[in-house]
Amino acid sequence: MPKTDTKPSEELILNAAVKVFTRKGYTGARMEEIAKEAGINRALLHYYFRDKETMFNIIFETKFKEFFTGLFGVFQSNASFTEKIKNIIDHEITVLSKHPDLARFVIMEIAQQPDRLIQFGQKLGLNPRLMLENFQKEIQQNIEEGKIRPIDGRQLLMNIISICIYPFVAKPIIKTMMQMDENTFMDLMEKRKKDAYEFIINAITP
Amino acid sequence: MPKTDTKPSEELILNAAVKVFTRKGYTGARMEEIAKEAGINRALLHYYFRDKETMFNIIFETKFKEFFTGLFGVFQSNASFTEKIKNIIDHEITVLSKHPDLARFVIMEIAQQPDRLIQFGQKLGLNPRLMLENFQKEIQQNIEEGKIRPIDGRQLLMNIISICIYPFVAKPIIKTMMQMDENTFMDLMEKRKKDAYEFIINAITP
DNA sequence: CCGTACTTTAGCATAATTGTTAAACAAAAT
DNA sequence: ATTTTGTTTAACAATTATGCTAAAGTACGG
Repeated sequence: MPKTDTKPSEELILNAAVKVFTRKGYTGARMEEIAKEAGINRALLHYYFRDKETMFNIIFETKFKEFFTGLFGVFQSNASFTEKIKNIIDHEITVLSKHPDLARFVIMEIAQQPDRLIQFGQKLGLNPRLMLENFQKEIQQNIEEGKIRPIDGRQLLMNIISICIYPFVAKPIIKTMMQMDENTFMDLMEKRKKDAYEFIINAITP
Repeated sequence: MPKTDTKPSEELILNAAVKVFTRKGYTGARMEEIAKEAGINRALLHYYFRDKETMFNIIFETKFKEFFTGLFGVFQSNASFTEKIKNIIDHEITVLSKHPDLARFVIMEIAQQPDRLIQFGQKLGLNPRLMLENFQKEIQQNIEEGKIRPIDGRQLLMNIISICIYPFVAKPIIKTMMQMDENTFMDLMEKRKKDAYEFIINAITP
């Protein structure tokens, strides 16, 4: 039977593919499952996208962008140091709340092929290294001015990022161990924007 | 040619399988690659372990144990609250330094089949939920006694765990973005035991 | 009504992967 | 010396996944 939906299938397929790829990773994903998830058949996947790898690359690039691009803006804004921390937290938690499997997906795929980080970074005109270097300089400056406690900039940076991202990466474990349903988890993450900020500020305020 | 090594192959295979499974995950792992990694041939894999799934389960159970068991001891010790935090950090970073891909592996596989958390937990006689509940009560008590700032116990718990585990999960990204080689990274993690502890204590001390 | 774009069905070729076995051989144990 | 155990080689069957295409049907716009 033909689809009665008026939806254009290209996007529909892409959304389905995102779901399956983010759930299962590249090797774990099955074209059949993607088709099923989209409610169409395998042949149509090849009609729109040549093959699995093509599809994956399109999706990975999109996801990579979602994961990094906005963050760059926040890092490189000229907000005050504490404002910047607040913005980083807000931005990360907001994005990851909207795309629950994003972080795990990007991390896992980069872990299996670390070159992709540089490769896709260049493709998007991003320089991850520079971004972090600048932020660390800012940390250093704030320490010297006595505005925050002395701390290794790399550690502070890792702390901020860890606190934002890890809960999403480990969501299935956390939900189970803390007996939370999806809504509770999401509420907790929303509240976390404030809680994490306070936690970090308390940690660095002299 | 027969092996001149005197090593018993069972363990040798298992070690190779651990490497491949933790690098690639279940679906990404190839029996051929495991054999190659072990320096033997595929037939021998089946001589020792019936099939892929059997092998995987043995390994996953081991890794799952490594990831959780020791932590339980630390959580349930009767050290003081701050000592306990220190021990949790030390323990986690020590374990993950020795087994670099452990966290990513366990998280990834549980994400794909969350039931495994309960399933393997029971098999090992662990009750993850209880452990966390008790710790949260301890947090609550310390807040009421004015020993630490008021904070949502779940958030504090997530912060501690995130700070310890995330750097290892995202190691490939972090190494690239911060331009660290393996040794630098490991040194930083060793130093992190102290840095992370101070960070957290500063964050919660009134 | 016609044509074009979309979609399904059905099927096939190819490749990759896994599970399994037979035969031979080496090394070690008895 | 011979049995047992470990190991290799080689080959195969079964399964699964992928890439692809032909044919036909649907639907929509012009």
